[in-house]
Amino acid sequence: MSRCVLGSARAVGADKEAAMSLRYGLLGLLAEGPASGYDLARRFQEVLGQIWPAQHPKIYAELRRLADDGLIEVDSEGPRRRTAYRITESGVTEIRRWLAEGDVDHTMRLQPLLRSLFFWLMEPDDLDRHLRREVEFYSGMAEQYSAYAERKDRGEFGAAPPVQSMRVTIEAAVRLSQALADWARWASEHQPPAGHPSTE
Amino acid sequence: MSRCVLGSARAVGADKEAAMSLRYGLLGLLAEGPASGYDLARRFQEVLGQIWPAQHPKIYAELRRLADDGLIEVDSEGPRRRTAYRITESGVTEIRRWLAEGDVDHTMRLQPLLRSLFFWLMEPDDLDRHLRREVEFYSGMAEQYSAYAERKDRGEFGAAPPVQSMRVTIEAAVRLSQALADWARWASEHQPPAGHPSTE
DNA sequence: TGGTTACATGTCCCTAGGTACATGTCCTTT
DNA sequence: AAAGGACATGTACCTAGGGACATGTAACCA
Repeated sequence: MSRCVLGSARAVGADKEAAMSLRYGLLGLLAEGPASGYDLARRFQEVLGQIWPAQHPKIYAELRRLADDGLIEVDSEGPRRRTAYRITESGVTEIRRWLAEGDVDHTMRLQPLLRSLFFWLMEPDDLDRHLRREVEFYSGMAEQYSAYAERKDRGEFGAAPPVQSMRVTIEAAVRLSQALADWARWASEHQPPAGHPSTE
Repeated sequence: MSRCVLGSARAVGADKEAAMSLRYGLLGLLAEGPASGYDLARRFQEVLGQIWPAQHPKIYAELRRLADDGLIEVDSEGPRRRTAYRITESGVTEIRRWLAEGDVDHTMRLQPLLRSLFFWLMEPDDLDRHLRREVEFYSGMAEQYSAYAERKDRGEFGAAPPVQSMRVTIEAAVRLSQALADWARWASEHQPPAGHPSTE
């Protein structure tokens, strides 16, 4: 109770920064310039659709918490209750600290990998169909990101530092979706015979 | 209330199988043969360390729910309250249904990708250090999984269907960590000059 | 002027994931 | 015989994520 005089009430242990990636994601986007929750929600959707989905209710809530903590502040208010925020000095310090000192979380919670552990339970036909769809999905994704990367390389978005960083992020998306498409193709050729589950 | 006469109380919408990957992960592992919560926790840690972390409290809770739903049943009880479960016929049906019909979640919530969006905020030295560490991490990971794959290929674990599927999963892990190591190396060479955040 | 769409923010509630802590047993080693 | 470690299961609580639903405004166009 008494500890909440200033700053948001994120219970005890708020300092451990375990995850809180949405928080830093918003902070990072706001470092590029002022934006409203609505803007940020769209940016998250466009730029980070598959990478870091974020729903608008969470974004608005986190923005309020960031403001409570003084890492961002209201920049302007517009029509339709629009509230744009800008990052503060301590916000910049905080995201720089996170980037430089924060522990990187290397977890890859990829459902397709979990599923692949159980391919042996699938009928060959179902597995085949599944893998074809996966190849299609990841190839399409790789193509989309590649096209985006090309537009960046042609300079369509300028060459400001944030754009250059986004180019790096997109490169990762291209390489990962390519790798997963190749893997699914490889798996089709590596198909094991269907097995029989043990109900003992 | 009245809908909980049989089966676990997973509120309304339990049928929508949104995520619930842990549930199917456990079901899939149990399709290989009976195992206790402790066994499954260790398997999750060994096989799916970076891919699908699962803490034992969640595993035990989910096992009870699976048992309530009749998808698994108690196989044997041993010393120290050890309780091994085995999958039931309807459990097999359910995981096969999920594998064949369930929607695949293609989300890649990779924190390193989110971080890369904000590389432009980092001091060149910090960024360099960060990228070197990432290369090291992912190279090591790729090597570990490669070694594991080789042992599988030499037949050290037999060639039963579940082992063959795990080989496929490991292949994905190798390819992904390789891709991320390459990406981090590429990023070091693609380093943009540090930018100045806009506090307006 | 009426209807639709995009803008804009929010509440509520549930599931999923993660950590801390609690408890007790069996085995091995010293 | 004591002590420590691996085995084994659990409770409690918190954060993070996601969907459903609610509300209202401004712009556009037919």
